[in-house]
Amino acid sequence: MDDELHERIRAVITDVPVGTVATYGDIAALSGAPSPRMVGRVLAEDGHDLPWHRILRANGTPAPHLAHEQLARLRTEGVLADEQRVNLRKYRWQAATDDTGDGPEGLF
DNA sequence: TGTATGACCCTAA
DNA sequence: ATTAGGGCCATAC
Repeated sequence: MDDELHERIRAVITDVPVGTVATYGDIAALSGAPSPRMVGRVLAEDGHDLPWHRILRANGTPAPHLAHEQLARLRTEGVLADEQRVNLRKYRWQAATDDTGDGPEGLF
């Protein structure tokens, strides 16, 4: 039964903090889903009570039909986005990353 | 049993 | 930036 998986995916999505976003791939990995497609399916079927607006695609763009709604909701939560894309660099939810932040990364 | 579809992801041209 | 192709997993017909 993938009911357990179904619930686990929901749980991970619920765990995403306000003001942050996550990708389908991340949710899949954290929840142990075999594929990101499952995450999408769960959201489509039973994501009505979940913060689905915090879930974006790997490149930072939301799903085509919900794009407008998502960006609007995210903006309400404090996540500023371009007309099309969200800065994952800044808003991506990094679950318990051990990154001390002292790395010489030149990203900005 | 096989094909088609979907709130996906990655690589290449 | 955009299109195309392959891989991915579960459902529906």
